[in-house]
Amino acid sequence: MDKVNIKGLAKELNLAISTVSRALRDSYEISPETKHRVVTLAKKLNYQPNPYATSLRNQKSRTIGVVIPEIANNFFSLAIKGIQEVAQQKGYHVLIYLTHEDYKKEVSIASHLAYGRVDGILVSISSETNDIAHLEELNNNKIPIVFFDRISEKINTTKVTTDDYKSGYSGTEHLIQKGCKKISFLSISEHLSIGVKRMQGYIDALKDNNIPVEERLILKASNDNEENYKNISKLLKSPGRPDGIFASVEKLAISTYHVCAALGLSIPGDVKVLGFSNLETASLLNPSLTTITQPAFEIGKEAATILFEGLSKKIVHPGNKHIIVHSELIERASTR
Amino acid sequence: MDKVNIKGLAKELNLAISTVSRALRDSYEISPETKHRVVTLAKKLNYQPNPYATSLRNQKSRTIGVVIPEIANNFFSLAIKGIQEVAQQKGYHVLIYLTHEDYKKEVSIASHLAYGRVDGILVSISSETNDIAHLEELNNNKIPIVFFDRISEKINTTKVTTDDYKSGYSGTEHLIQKGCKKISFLSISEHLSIGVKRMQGYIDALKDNNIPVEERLILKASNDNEENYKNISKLLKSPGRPDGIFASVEKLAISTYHVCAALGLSIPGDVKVLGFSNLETASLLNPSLTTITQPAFEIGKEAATILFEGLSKKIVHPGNKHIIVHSELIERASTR
DNA sequence: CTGTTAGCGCTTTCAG
DNA sequence: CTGAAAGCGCTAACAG
Repeated sequence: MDKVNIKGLAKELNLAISTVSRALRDSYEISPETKHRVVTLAKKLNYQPNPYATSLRNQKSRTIGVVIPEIANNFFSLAIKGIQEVAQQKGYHVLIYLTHEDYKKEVSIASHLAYGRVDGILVSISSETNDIAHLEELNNNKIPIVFFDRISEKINTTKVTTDDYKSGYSGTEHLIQKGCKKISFLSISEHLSIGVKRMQGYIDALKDNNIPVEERLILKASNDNEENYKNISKLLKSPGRPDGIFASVEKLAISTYHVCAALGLSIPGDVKVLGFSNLETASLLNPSLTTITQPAFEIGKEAATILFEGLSKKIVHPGNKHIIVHSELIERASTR
Repeated sequence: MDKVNIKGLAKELNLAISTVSRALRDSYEISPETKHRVVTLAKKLNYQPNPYATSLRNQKSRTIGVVIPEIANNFFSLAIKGIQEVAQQKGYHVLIYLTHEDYKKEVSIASHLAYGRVDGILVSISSETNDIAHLEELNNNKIPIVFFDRISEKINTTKVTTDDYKSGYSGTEHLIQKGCKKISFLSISEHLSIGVKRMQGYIDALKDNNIPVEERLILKASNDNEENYKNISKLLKSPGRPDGIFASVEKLAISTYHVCAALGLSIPGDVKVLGFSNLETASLLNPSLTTITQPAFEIGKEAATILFEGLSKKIVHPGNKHIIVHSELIERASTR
């Protein structure tokens, strides 16, 4: 079966190419009968317009790019699921790019994307990323960006995140209410607003409850899981061992869980642990682990929706609103 | 900053468009100096060829499509990571499509993909899929397909899977060696060779060890998680309760884990559980759960590599080899 | 209502 | 070594 194009249809029907084209896009200037003839044959021959010819001609590709640090991760795979759902519904295609938390890779991907391959971009920046010139270039090249989760404060576009500050605050308060006196905070990159805000919530909650903020209880996590494991381990073996741990990110909650198991510390008996996490993952962990679940799927959907709205209105810059999708603190009491 | 195209470069340099084009592709018929002039300016102006013009002209898009049932799943997200890695290295772009295990969606996606949007496809079929005419159509349209993990036996292309039969066999033997007398098998769709083969391994292992195969111990899982949970629960509450469970898929291993917890059954004390699973997930589960870890990342890489090899050799049908990436049985003895 | 034509940006004959 | 011109498949302005 050879690929059929608009020219083939035209010849078969003894019509001009343009007539066929118009009939297919249901133009008002084509007679009903011609339309019908065209559509019928098109269907019969299973005609599909060549996507690249269309993209070239229209200067738009009905394709978006999604740039994320990693994918083997519940948060991002759920977010993609959300994005994909909206995209499919709107007839858009989704290109995936992974930065592996590598700033250089992020720059290279961004620059490839800057020249017409995609109509818009959804990005969650890498933890290494500080300078965001490469993303600003996209903005200048008039390709709309929406940030989600891992946002940068420095750029003027729409952002979709969870209520990071608030959940940092309420998570800490939760631990305080449970009787914790020495609460440790496992933080991530200070470039990431997600990290900064959650930590600010933690600090403010401590202050508001007249608990001193101790430097030694704030652990800066690295990209290296092994190292994190060691540091958490050291912390939990130290004399003034914390009685509560707030993991600002799922990966760190999991490490904490493993360290506790290895050290024979019971959760929540010896240490209360609270972590940002995904519900599915959390259900696999020690059920006594309280989690702040991030609505990854909703964040993905929301970000995609905003991007598509902008695209359909041909608005170049989707604006600089900051949409907040609420997370939920879930305490699983049962020890089943 | 306006987008610069080849025409702009040509004008700026007082050269013909074709000369610039050739210089950029490093053609032997262009003088070194001209080449240098062109390349320098191109770099300076950050010139990138329009991807759609190139695709249209060359009738290839340097893009592949990945069609999978779901993404919020360790196996598939790891596979994508592998695919993405190879693609990035070969300069290919990756479009993602999710079928949500829905046959109709799979058909619709396949037919969209049949007309030049992608140079090749990697697919893991949905559990509903039985008739594969839609995939054969792709094959007829000369777009190469490589199946991975969820393959169909009916179609004549390259397939990449784990050693399903062997691991079904050795997993069952493992349970037998641990002293299990009544081993239950939690199966999935019989359309999926992954399900059929694993089960065949289970059956043969029982037979070879003179253990009768009991119908009631073979549970056919559905797409509905709740239902699976209930059925596993019923099985474990039944009089002739199995002393070993072999979950043919991660999802079912997780459900089993939860059911055991709910019923107060200890693993591996009361029931020995063995499941196909991903290492990361397994490490979150009860550490006494023995797993057969599927090399998702490697499968993704392997499948992509084969596809790209075919593409670079302009071979339409990548062949019909069946590549097997070996899984590993991992028993975590420690109860840390 | 339908046809002719130009052109999206690029590659590639074919001619010098 | 370089240039002119055709054409990938499609849309849209312009003409009838």
